[in-house]
Amino acid sequence: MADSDTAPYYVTTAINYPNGRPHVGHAYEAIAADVIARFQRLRGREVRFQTGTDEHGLKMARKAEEQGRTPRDLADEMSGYFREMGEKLNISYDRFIRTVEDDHHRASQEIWRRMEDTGDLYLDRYEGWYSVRDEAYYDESELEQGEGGEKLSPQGTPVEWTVEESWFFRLSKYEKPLLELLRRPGFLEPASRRNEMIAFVEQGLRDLSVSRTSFDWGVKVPGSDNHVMYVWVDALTNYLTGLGFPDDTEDMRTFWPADLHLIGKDIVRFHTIYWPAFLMSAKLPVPKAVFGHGFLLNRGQKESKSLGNVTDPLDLADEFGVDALRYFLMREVAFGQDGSYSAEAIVTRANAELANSFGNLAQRTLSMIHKNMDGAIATFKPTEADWDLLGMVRKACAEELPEQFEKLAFSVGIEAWIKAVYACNQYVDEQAPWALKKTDPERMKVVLQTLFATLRDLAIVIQPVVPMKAALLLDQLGIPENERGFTNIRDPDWYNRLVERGFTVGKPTPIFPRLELPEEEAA
RNA sequence: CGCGGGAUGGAGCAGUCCGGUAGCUCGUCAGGCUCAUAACCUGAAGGUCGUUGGUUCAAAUCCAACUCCCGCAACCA
Repeated sequence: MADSDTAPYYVTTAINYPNGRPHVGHAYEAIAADVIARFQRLRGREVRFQTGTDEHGLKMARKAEEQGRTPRDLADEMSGYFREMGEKLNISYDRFIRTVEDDHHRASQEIWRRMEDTGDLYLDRYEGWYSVRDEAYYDESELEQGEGGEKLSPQGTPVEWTVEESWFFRLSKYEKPLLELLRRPGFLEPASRRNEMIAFVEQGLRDLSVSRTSFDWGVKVPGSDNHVMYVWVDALTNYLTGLGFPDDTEDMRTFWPADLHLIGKDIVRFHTIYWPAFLMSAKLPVPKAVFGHGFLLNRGQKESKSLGNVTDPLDLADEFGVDALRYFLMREVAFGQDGSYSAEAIVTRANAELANSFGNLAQRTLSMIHKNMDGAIATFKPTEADWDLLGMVRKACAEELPEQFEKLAFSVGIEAWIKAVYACNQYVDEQAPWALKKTDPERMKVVLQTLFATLRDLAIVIQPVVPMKAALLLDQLGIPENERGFTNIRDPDWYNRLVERGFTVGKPTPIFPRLELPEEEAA
């Protein structure tokens, strides 16, 4: 995997459907994708990171109608909230795409034409029991009898017999290649989702209705002006739009196929069956990997308006700080599985690991260097005990964390990192530099300088997770901004350069102040 | 037989794919330290790994059956 270290890297989140304000789940996905993007950048790869909003479809049209405004007007407002969330949470995207944009319509129509050229689109009539509420057709066998004998969907919503002219996509044609793709190791993670999708395809695929005539809030089908594309056709295409498709752009050549689509587990089918089939039909390469993350639960319960437990992620960021929130989400939840969060859990985790362990380690170390050594550092000869610590920290930072992050096992990677932090605190206690101050000041200096060196490794590799706070510490350590990459870790001369430059440690300020549990939560 | 996820010391979780002394965090208790953000370090107590049966020299892990919980409808990843 020699070139995997330097190859360009394209990561996307799903684009969000903005018929409501962003909730914690949106924040979770954005943060995870951002951690990946920052991680790959720090590894030295050229990264393209895209997120955005998926603004077409019946639900948006109807919601706008309810509010007596145009869909575009609603979309403009709601999309703004998602963009705002991205900025607030420090999401380092290169493009925030909106499906209402002209270049996106152009790209969607082009991929449509290509599928048509392949002969995979045909016009037919869609007949069936349609539920307006569910926006879905149901098979006769799925229907239930209502109290008055009327027909109801499995969800209990009214259905009516509907005949609609619709374009169809020959999904059935792609069963075999899709099975091969799904069985390819690494294409779809975690594995449990892979098995589900394979089972789905093995049941046999039916052609997919890919256009609608019942409303017009969408991308027009080329040559059929009364049709708009099924939202998923246009939504998925966003991943190409952002690179300039259909033009033969530098970005297309560099970044397609995407390295990773990061999505929620509920839309795995669209990304690992429909999307690859569309691409195969359009004769474009399919994405290299799709990862379906789990859901975040509020104290183990799904958030909903009826339960009154919907949380605005921006409130959490305000309350606890963006980096603490980011750290919590990446650390607490095994990526891929569902996770649970609460104010107590965030405060406990952030205080224990960021404030008490890591932050305090930095504070006690820098404070001692500042007070006892006038902040000056010099070259030194580590003893065996010092090398043990340096080696252990280096291994966690240069090997374990990156290996786990590469596998998207963030919590495991961070665990290796926090263990290294624990080891440093242990070392402080064993060496007791405050005692050495009286008995052996030279030895004290070696100890503190050893710790200084470990802090630098620890701060560099945690940057993807807590970018602002890590930068703050690296500033205090005097590490130049262009020497903060993962590749710089192994640079043997960084310390010497710092010494030569005459860098001195200033009076440190705590990086991660302890968090308080909000009063209303404490009760 | 609708689909899926889960059940591991007081709490929250990892480990289950590729069987081999049951691990982490929080909490509790005891001790140490006093540089530091009332932080740090050490030690202890506490689990028949949902139930039953099977395979095996050996099962939290594999197989079968069962019980319970949670999603799959809602503005929702």
